[in-house]
Amino acid sequence: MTIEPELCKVEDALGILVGKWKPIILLHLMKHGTQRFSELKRNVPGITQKMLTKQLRELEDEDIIERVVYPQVPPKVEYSITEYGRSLDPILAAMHEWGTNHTIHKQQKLMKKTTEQSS
Amino acid sequence: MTIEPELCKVEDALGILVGKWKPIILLHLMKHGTQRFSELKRNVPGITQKMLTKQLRELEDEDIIERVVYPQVPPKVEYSITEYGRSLDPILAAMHEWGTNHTIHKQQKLMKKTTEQSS
DNA sequence: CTGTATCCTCCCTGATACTG
DNA sequence: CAGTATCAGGGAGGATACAG
Repeated sequence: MTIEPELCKVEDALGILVGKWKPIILLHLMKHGTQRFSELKRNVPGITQKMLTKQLRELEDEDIIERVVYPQVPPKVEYSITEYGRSLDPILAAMHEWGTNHTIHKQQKLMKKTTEQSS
Repeated sequence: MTIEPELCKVEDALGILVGKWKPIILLHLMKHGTQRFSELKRNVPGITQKMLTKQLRELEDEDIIERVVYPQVPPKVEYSITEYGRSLDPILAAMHEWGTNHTIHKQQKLMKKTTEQSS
């Protein structure tokens, strides 16, 4: 199969996954089904409130995740993957698998280089 | 299937595809098999020499593409996808398909919104 | 608890000129 | 032809404070 470069839609898909925290946020939501804002903040080490909000909004804008607000005090907001968002599953799985293999690939490359130098 | 967020390798794969011109460069090389530097520059509208060089180097560093220099004057350099780089094929194809569908999804969403407003 | 609002820094990208 | 060098702009991301 050949994708016509001029009609390339890869960048569109890429743009939606790109963002420092998006993959890990998606994986958490996929694993737990639903997470509150505070749960995500706790589960994603190092993220700030601002960035968590921003990345969630961007995913919501693309219909990948759903935001449900419970009108109560204190506030409660739950996030979850949408049915549509599930269509990203195979892509994320494929990327995870490729990434895992690539880590091994790089290690082998490094090993080879080190061996050559010490000889 | 559940990817453990803590062991997430999605970002590694993502990092390799990210770069303003990488997807289209890869698609051109996949389509034509081999391309000279000047051919790529001509085929990728808007790219500068500096960026083309940079993106190519990054892909080369990850063993996705191969660079062959012919020692002659004027210089001739050919780029091509490596055997290993071909392993990205299914991912790019999946992303292209998803992206194509997503474009439709967004159009439908926009249509709906417009219809609601005019009522 | 779930966000905004500012301010600030870094680095990706672009424009342009130069080189073997 | 196939690059490298330099300078500059903008936007993503981070720190911190404040708000409903």
